[in-house]
Parts: sequence; C-alpha cells; structure tokens
Amino acid sequence: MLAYNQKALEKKWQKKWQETKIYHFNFDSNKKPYSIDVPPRYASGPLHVGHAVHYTHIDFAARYKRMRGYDVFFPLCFDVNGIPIEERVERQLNITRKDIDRHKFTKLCSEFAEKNIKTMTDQFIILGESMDPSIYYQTNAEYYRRLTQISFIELFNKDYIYKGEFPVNWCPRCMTAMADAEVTYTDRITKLNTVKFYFKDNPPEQVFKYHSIGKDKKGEYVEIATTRPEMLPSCQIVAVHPTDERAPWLVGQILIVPLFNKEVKIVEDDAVDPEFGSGIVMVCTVGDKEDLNWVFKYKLPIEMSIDEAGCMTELCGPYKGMKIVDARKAVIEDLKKENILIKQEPLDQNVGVCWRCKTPVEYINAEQWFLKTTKFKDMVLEKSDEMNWFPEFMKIRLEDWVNSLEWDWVISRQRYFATPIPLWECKKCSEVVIARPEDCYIDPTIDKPHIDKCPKCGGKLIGCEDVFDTWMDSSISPLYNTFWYRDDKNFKKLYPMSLRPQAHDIIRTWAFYTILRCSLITGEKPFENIMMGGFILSEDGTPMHASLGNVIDPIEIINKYGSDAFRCYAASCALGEDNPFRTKDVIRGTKLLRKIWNVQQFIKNIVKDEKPNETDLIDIDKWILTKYSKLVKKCTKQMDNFDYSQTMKDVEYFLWHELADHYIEMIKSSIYENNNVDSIKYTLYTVGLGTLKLFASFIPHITEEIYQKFYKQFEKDDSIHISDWPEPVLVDKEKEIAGESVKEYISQVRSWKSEQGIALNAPIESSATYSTANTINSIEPSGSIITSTLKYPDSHKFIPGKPDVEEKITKIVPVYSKIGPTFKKDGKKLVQWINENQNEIIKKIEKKGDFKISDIPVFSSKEKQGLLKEGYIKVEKETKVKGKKDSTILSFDNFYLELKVK
RNA sequence: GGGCUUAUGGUCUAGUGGUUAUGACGUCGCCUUCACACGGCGGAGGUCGCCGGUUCAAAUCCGGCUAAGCCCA
Repeated sequence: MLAYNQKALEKKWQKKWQETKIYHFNFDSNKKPYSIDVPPRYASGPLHVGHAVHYTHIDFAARYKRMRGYDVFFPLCFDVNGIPIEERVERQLNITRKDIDRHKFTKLCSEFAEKNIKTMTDQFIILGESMDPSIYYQTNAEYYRRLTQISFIELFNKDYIYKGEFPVNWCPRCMTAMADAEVTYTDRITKLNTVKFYFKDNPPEQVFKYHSIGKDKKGEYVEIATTRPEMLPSCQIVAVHPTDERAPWLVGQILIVPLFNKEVKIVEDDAVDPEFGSGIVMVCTVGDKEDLNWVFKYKLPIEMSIDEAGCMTELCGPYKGMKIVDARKAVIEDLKKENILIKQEPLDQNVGVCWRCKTPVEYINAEQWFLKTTKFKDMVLEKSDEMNWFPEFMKIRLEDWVNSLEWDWVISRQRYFATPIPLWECKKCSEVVIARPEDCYIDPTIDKPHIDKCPKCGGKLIGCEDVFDTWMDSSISPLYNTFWYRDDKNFKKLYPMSLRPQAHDIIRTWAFYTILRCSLITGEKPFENIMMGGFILSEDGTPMHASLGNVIDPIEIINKYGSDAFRCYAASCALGEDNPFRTKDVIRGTKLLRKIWNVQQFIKNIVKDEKPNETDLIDIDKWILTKYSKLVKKCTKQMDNFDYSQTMKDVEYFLWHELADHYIEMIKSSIYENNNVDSIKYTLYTVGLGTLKLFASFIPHITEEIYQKFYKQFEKDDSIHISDWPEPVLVDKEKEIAGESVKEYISQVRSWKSEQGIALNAPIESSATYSTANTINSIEPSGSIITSTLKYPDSHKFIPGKPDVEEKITKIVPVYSKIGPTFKKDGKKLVQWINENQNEIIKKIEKKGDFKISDIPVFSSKEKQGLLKEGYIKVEKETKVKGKKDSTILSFDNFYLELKVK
C-alpha cells in the first residue's frame, strides 16, 4: 500500500465489481434471500444529493445483509410513467400533448426518460451502490405495464373497481384536465363583491347588533363577500367560524341565494377566516381547493356552474352559455339593479392558472375510474401493524392518513404517457368489456378487444383513452419484484419482501397504495420492514428540490472528494430526520478515510507477510479485544435496526481514538523493542480486519482496496463485500478495567506533559507510581508498556500505597445522585448545609476520617453513618510533597506519580 | 386549520430523569512524534427555543406557546 490515491482506486473497484458481478442475486442460492423493494427512481432528471443519500442508505442495508450471509435482492429500477415527464417534454419542445399524435408524444417522453436513466445508472455506479443490473425493471416497459394491467383486471373482477364522477383541475382554454403540478400561481387584482343573502325566516332581534348583519325594506340579510359572484347558482352552504360571536345566532339559519332563490344553510367551520370579507363565506361547487375540502366534509352535491369550455351551465338559468368573465359582469349588473350588491373593493389575489396559457384553472366534473379504498381501511391498518417501521413514529402518519380517508382512490387520468386502462366501453349502453390477462400488455387506443361488439346490445366498443395514475404502476413493485403471476416458486420464496426503503413524503401515496394493492391481491403484507429516510436540506437549510433550484450534483462533490467521502456524509444522516448537506462533513470524511488508510498501513507494516496465529495474549491486547468485541456486538444490533449514523460514529470513534490514539501508541515501543510481538500482531490483525469489515458497508472502495492489498492473501473471500460480518472475540471484564486504568494513566501524563510544554516524546525522570494495591496489581502486567510509552527510566517502580505526601482537602462536593434518592425533600437542606459548613466538615474528616450524619444539626437523624463512607460527598484535595527535596508529586485519579525536579 | 417530526456552544450534532451536556467543523495555544502535521495534546466558547407543571432532582417526562420540515387526495 502506497499513498492513498482515492479517485483512482474508486474507479478501479467500480469497474471490477461490475465485471465480477459480486452483487448478483442468485435465484438458486441456498442462502436466505433478503429482498429490497428499491424505490424505482423517477426518470425526470438526474439524481441530486438528496436522492444520492437515500440510495446510499439502501446500499448500506444491502451490503450489511450480504455480509450477514443473505442472498441479497437489490434491483436497479426506474419509474418512468406520468405527468412530470410529459410536462418536461412539453416545456422542452414548447408544445402541448394535444398538438401532436398521442403515440408520437409518448415516444418523445420515453426518449426523454431514457436519457435520464442512462445518466442515473452511471450515477449509481459512481456512488458505489451495489445494485444488481440483472434484476432490472422500468415501469413504462411492456413487461411491467402488463402486470399493472393484470393486477387491475384482478381487482376489477373482484368488484373493487367502479366508475364515478370526480372534480378535476381543468383549463377551459386548452380544454384539458390538469394535474396539480401543472397549475401555477399568479398574483392579480380582482374585485371583492359584498352581497346580501336574505334570511328565509326572521332571525332573532339580537343579531342586528353584530357587524355585517342588517335589514332593509326587503328583509333581514347577512353580508357575504365573494370574488366569484357568477358561482352563486352552485352555492351549497354558508359558513362562519365557530368562535365568531355571531355563530351561535347564525348557525342553522337558512339563507336565500340572491338572484337564484336557492335555500342554503349556515354551518360553522374552523377553515373560515373571520378576518376575510364579512367573516361569512359562501361555499360553491367547486370554486377552489378549499371548496373541494368542504364538498367532501359536508358531502355536498357537486353541482357545476361551469362547463369544460368555460361557459355557464344549465344550472345558471339566464346566464347559461355565457363565458365566465361575461357571466360575472352580468351577475354584478343584476345584483346592482336589485340593490343586493353592497360594495366592490379591489383585492390582491393569488390565483391558480394553466402554466401554458395562463387561463385561470376551474374545477369541472369528469368521469373517473375508482378503486374502492375506504372499505379496506382496517385491512391496511392491520397489515401495517404486521410490519416493523423504522423509525416507529412514521407508522402514525400512515394511520392518521388512513383514518382520515373519506373517499376512494381515483385511479384514472386524462393523460397519455402512462399505462393504458385495459378496457373498452360500449358506445351505446356503456357496458364495460375488460381485457383478458393473457392479452396484456394491451393498448385499447390501438388494440382491438377480444370480442368485436358489445355483448349486451351489440353496440360498438370504444377503447378507453384514460390511463392509470402513476401510483398504480409503482404500488405493485413488490409484486413485480417477486415474480407474482409469472413464477410461483420465486413468488413464494420472495414475497413478502424483506425491506421497503422510502422517503417520508410519500407515505400516503407509495407506502399506502402498495400496502393496499398488494394486500388486496395476495392477502398478505408486501414487506416485513419499512425504513423511512428523511429529507436532505440544502446548505441554506431549505429542502433540496429541483423546483427550488437549490440542488447539488453529487457527482460534482464526488469528483472533488471521492465517493467514500460522500458516503461518510450519507452515513452521518440519521434515519427519518432532516439532515442539512454540508461540504464540510464530506471533507471530514476524507480525513477519516486517510486515518483508516494510515492505521491499516501501520498494521500491515507490523504484521507483514504471515497471518498471526492465536496466542497467549498480554493484558493490553485483552483490553482492546474486549473493547472491539463490545463494539462488534453494539454495531450488529444497530445495523439490524437500520441505525447507520450511530454505527458509523461508534466504529469511527473506536478506530480513531481507542485503536489509533491509545492502543497503537501504547504498543509501538513494545514492537520496536521486540516485546510480546505475537500477541500484538494477532491483536492488530484481528481488530484491523474486523473494523475494516464494520466500515465496509459505508465506505466500500477504500475497504476493498485495503482488503485486497493486504488481508486477502490470508482470507478465503474474494472481496470484503462478500466476507462474513465480524464476530466478538473475547470479553474479559477484569482486563478491560485494567486496560482503562493504563489508558487513563498514560493519557493523564501526556496531558500533563502538554500543559508543561514538554515534548510528548521527551523522557520523564519519574521514579515511582503509587496507587491502591488493587490498581497497582491490575496495571503492573502492563508496566513495561507504561514505562516505554512515557519514556520513564527502567528503574521506575509501581508501589501500592501512598508516597510521603501531605494532602489538604480543599473542597467538599455533595453527590446529588446519592443524596437525592435517600433524603428526598430534605436533600436540598442537606446540600445547603454541606456547602455552608465546608470548614467544619473538612476539619472533622481530617481528624476522624469522616463526618457522621447524626452530627448535622438540621437533621434530628440518629444515623451514625459517615457522609464520605456512604458516598454522599466527595472531597477535592491538593497534594504536596512532604519530605524529599528533589522530587515532586503529580496526583490524578487515584494515582501519585513521583517526579524528579531538576 | 389538522397529523407527525424537529429545536442543544459561531455552525452541525450526541444525549430520553441524577445536577460539571457528547463529538465534529471553526477558533486560540502548545508539540516535528519513527502509520498519519491532511497528525497529536490542551484551552476558550452553551441561561439545552420560550412559558408553566410533575419530581428530592428536568436538555430529558407532561401541558401551552413560538419557529422550521413533511403530508393533508
């Protein structure tokens, strides 16, 4: 091993791993499978740092499980259907999908996606992800869409699918349905019209003392402010905030909608803003998103006042057929005539418009396909309970979501680039003819049905032009991965999948829909464990999103600092929490890598070309091996719980501090002096290889390089990534404590040297170390390590007991954790007394060795026990040398170190 | 507005009942040491978001508030 050339070795191993296929999932393996339901990455653009961190976390799981002896199923996959890709293509070419042929358009979408897929596949390799490209899929391929269709047919045949009406965003100019993502918002100034709604029955007299309630010769009325007076005919209810002082008088009253004489009820609702307009609002079907919420909350009829061309409907009586803007003018004129319009004020408004033509978006009712979901709430909750959630609280989000469900899932979209809904409808009687599974993949806009006319009335069959919501594709990923419908043997082996990794923003979509779909089809949960990644924030603290323009390209980072360094950052991100990206943390990663490299180089130089055998171990080796074994146990447990950040921290701390700063420093001189070499070599080899393996999942390149260049000649495995996860070697509590004493002792003396400005490698003229008999006995076997590390003269002695010193107690410190539980409420009094009577206590302790509780006046306690003996207090001491003139005593912990003074 | 989560030195972070709060980055001082000066040792720097409660004891448990993140078809 020469100097650490990070970039070159990373490239080399990435290439090698591809060639040797060590990540290959073996369908015939005897090993237990560990299957990962990898999120198919959406193909609308390259990966940013946030994605890169998520996939790196999944890679940690895959690599760890491989080392634990599993046959790991880690597919490379991409999600390619849907609106965002359509939208990017439309924007890129400045067209709408209706401008060109449907199938030409979808081809453009495919091509656009393929480019991104290629980029991302390379990115995954550069990031060091261990996906298996031989179990590849992408959701727009016919082999995948076929299963979306077949699973739909199964649900259809189970009677879980129905057709109904549902409001959709609609651009009246483009005459097309729009996804929320296609609606952009723009500020404009509109007019807020305050209109009189008359009471049907006379309200109680008291109400007139409140604002916005009045009467004129036509009767009593409330004032309602609206920007959409043309929507009056579809007014369904009027709402007021529950804490509004008028609410008790108004709720339950009936109002008459002006011009249309429709009766509407007043309800109370938290969503009303009491500061807006008169604080009383009309709810129409459907003016905006808030109205839509009310529609479902109050189960309001969906009466539409606007049609798909942006004209007023039948419902609007005399205004029928008018354009929205004209109707608004006409309605206002009529309101003025009737003296119903109280005032008009200008209002700044943020309005949703079509991103393409900037026409304000309307809601219209469209025929849609539904999958029954509300019926299966309990089933979904039950299945999610059967799974382990990491972190656990994420399950609550799913549960809250499921419990709040009020309507079924709309699975159809009026789009092009997605899986076609495999059915035909009779033009005459609307009878539905569903495709046969054996005919899928099928596109009803191109392919003919298996029967040539309607089985009911003989009418003409028209292919369905709607496509599926993209979640219909991605929510069967566990079925696709496990060969459902295609290979029963593999399905039984792989389903349910072991792990679903995903981000928390799509719990209500991907997690929920997957549990729903897969359970409905198989009767079983789709996965055993679900691991939730948090968000990666940009350096300025905002979440990283392409749309926010704050994305960081992981490849740029890697080009500068390397993949392993980037992965060090990824490993520092706690699961389920938002983590800011810091270049600093990546730089810190490069430091760690260099440290690992140097430590391993040291080990290699000591161990040389023979594998050390197990041998009689010296105490200090038993100490580090015990610490190492405890580390292995702890890390194993944490890795099993997907706690990567803690594991990384623990291994890093062990390597850098326990191993490098302490152990290696301690054994160096032994090695150079040729003492205990067998024991040390064995220990260095064991701990060196073991920690390298603990690191391997996180930083695969450097660990592989070190393994190949050194350990492999002695080990059976061709790659560290298919080697066994380490096992604890020994736990010797006694030697562990002894080793800690030696470590502390050396470290204290080194600090002292530093404080004195003495070079750390300068010899110290020290004649003896004193401590309790126990401590001296336990550290004496490591005596030569101490004297050689600290450069004591050979004559240095370890002596039980105290040197000839004078000790002065300087302070009495109360021990709260001891006093509290014993004295409870009186504890405070005792502490106060101890603090106020320091001198008295010190005197008595110096005379008699302790201070009795019964001597404390604030207690009438007869307890004869001593404060010191029972551990209620601690003493701080100052040590002075008594006799010898040419020496001084350094005291720390329970040690006294005799030093020569020059 | 609702659900979940988060709030700790300048920055990032550990810490889920015991009073002297962890580590990293940065900063300051010291030390060429034969794996590593891209290293080691040490110092300074915190009213643990705010208010209240439970408790002998709260960063930690409970309630309220404030701010931020995700989701709300």
